[in-house]
Amino acid sequence: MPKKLTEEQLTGIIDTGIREFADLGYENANTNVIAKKAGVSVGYLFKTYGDKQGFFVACLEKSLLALSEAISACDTAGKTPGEKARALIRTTIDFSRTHDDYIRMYYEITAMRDGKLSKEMADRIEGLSAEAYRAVIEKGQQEGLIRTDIPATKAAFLFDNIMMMLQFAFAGDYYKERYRVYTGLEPDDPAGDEILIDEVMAFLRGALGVGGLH
Amino acid sequence: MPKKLTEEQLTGIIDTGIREFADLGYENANTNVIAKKAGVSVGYLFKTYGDKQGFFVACLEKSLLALSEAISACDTAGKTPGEKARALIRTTIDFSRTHDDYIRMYYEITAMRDGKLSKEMADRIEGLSAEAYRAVIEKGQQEGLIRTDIPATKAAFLFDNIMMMLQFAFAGDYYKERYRVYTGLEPDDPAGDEILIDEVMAFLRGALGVGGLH
Amino acid sequence: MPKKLTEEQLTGIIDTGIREFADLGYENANTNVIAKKAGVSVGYLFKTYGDKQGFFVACLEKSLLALSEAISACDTAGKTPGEKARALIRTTIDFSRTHDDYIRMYYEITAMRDGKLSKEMADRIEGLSAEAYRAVIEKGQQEGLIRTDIPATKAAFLFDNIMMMLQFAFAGDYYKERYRVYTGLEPDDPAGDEILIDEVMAFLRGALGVGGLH
Amino acid sequence: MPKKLTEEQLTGIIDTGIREFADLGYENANTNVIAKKAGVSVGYLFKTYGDKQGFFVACLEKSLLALSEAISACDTAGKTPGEKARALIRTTIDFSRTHDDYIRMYYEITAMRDGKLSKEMADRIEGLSAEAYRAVIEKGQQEGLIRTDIPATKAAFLFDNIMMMLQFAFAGDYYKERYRVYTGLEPDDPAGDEILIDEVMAFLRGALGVGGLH
DNA sequence: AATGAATGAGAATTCATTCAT
DNA sequence: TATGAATGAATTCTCATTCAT
Repeated sequence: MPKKLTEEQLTGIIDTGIREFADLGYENANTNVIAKKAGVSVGYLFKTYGDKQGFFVACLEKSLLALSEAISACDTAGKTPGEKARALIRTTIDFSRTHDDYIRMYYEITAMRDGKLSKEMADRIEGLSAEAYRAVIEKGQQEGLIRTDIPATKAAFLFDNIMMMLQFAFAGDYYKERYRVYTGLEPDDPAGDEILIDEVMAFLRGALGVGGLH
Repeated sequence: MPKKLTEEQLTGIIDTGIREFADLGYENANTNVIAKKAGVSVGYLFKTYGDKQGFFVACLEKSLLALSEAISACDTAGKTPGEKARALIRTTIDFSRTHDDYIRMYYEITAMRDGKLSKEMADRIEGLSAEAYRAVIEKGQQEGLIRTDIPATKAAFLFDNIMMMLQFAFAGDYYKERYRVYTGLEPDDPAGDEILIDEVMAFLRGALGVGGLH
Repeated sequence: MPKKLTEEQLTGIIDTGIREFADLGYENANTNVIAKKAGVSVGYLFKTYGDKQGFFVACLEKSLLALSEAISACDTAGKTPGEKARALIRTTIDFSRTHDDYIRMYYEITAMRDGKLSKEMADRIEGLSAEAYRAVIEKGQQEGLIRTDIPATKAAFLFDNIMMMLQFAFAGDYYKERYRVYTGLEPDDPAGDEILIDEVMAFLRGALGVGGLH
Repeated sequence: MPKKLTEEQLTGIIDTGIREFADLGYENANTNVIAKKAGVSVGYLFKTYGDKQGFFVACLEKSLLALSEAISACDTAGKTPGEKARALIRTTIDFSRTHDDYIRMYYEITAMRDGKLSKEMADRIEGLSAEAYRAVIEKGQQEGLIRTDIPATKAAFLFDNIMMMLQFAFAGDYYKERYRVYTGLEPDDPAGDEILIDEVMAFLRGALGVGGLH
């Protein structure tokens, strides 16, 4: 007996999906369980999203949107590249810690074997930040704040490498332990964040800056 | 009718397992298929390794051994930290390109949800390099070659972040595409390697060095 | 928001149903798809026809009506039994070729497992032709045109056997191929029809006639 | 816990499959139910026959084999065409009555929508009898026993039409009722068989014979 | 020791049917 | 009256694992 789904149920499916996919991985997540947990019928799930992968992609979209919104929200207007980077790093770490589900979803795509989907997602997701980073770096180079012997694209790549690893560091058992092993810090405890950020900034300043990244 | 397994069959199971796990991922790899491809019975596989995960761990061991051997083989004796890093980076990139199976196996562990196993593996795998990197960096710091405002452990962490991402860059559809998007280079083509290595070195020298990492 | 259904929609459901049932078979035909294709809601379909089988029966009715109309339209007034048979055969073959949907619907009933419905439909459908054939044959027998050593009912049965198989011969992959295998003719090509009809008539004349069926 | 299947179980699956497919039709037959009824695991069924259709085809093979064996067993050596036909008809009717499962399986193929499989099966099944009938008829024609104005291939087709319809007449609710409607006889009661056979023979003698088919 | 036939729980997906609007 | 979003039981197929040989 069909009953109009509440707004909460509608968004709930995706949220439940994100949680399940993040917790169990794509293969181990169970569409029947997700539907039940979300208080919705399997039929609805499949009618709406076509198949499991379609539903996964929908969950992904939301995760990525949340991630990009968090990053957009971090105001960088009128800042120096160094200030921008610092803001970005702080936002990234905060977000990774509070929304590790989203990060694990992101991680899930990078592990996918569906070549076509992998490429498509990589283009969409990485395309945005690649361009954003490049633009900032290029401007920094023109202003003489960033070294020019590393092309902006490569510099963006190396910067994003650091960012990705920081994201992963707080999501997933393996990366958390790796963080412990390397830093001796407890990943779930934000106490050391400030120091970490300072160190990352020092690292980046040296890596990319001209006489220190401002 | 039991027949003593040949040496080739014995190692073949693991190699086949690595290939299958790397290609399909843990969940999609099929123990029956692996046994058949390796010319061995499923019964043997399970009797020897207990269960699928036990077999996976065995495959992992070999992958990691190969990885660590490759890194050990890269002679760094008597070199400056900078020369060591360069040698390591070159080895890492070469290895990732030629043995992407092993890298994908490594990636597979980082994605595992079995908290206990994840931790255990992280301790074993990352423990080694964490210590090795730390030692080199500390020595570099004492020799005045490496900046001291970033503690050796954190510096090791940031260095390893770069190394990990370089490994992934050449294994798996998503990371390959990401590499394309960022650098404009074709990941499967080694042509641009030298330049990339130079740029990474420039980056690291600035990031970690004192007046340039030697 | 309910909208009065147009006449076209109303008959369209049945026509669409016939097409789908004929093409896919009862089980594979999908009520949701039929409704959508017919531009009508599933709700309407079920409210009007009760359930899938009820709808199927409605589609059947129309198919059978079309079939019996085609046969009624074939004027046999004042003809000899032989002429009547020839007219009937020609009509049957033509109809089967142009309206294979209807034939396949007919075939669909003969395959049904619902004992009660099967019986009911057999009574209705076969009852009509059984009686018609019997009457013609009996009259022919009285006129000395048809052999009397086969009772009219059995003669009607044997005649209808031929008619049924001719209907099937042009509808459905299996029967089409069987037709090819036996006759070497292409079932979709009407070129050989005249000859076939002559041969069927020769067969029937001998089978039923007295000194040749007139 | 795997247990070697008994010979009985092995053949039982197919027999159970035949019963279920015959009783319920291809779509309504349930692989889980079949396996359970046969005392075998679903896994075995699918491992052995690939998929539901593969299993169905296997059931079909057995049905057809039984059918063709019954026909082969009916000795026609040294008989006139008329005697051969009579023997064939009797065998067909007996078989259809006692093994209606096999006939319904046969019927099931003729209803299939898988064009390729339909063609393939039609070639295999009808090819055999088409050739056998043609040969007998041709020989009869050469001996002056069978009319020559109907080509042997077409005569074979018309003869097989009768045979098919006789098979169906005793299998399936629709055809049984049709038989009742036309003949007034009870299809499940063999009492009227002799008379029916005489009448069919009279029909065929006239249809195909020269001065009566001997 | 080694085999591999056999198992059966589990998972994705479908679709006839309902009923609030 | 007509709608169509929502339902969930049912069905095919997979694959890690077992154990008699």
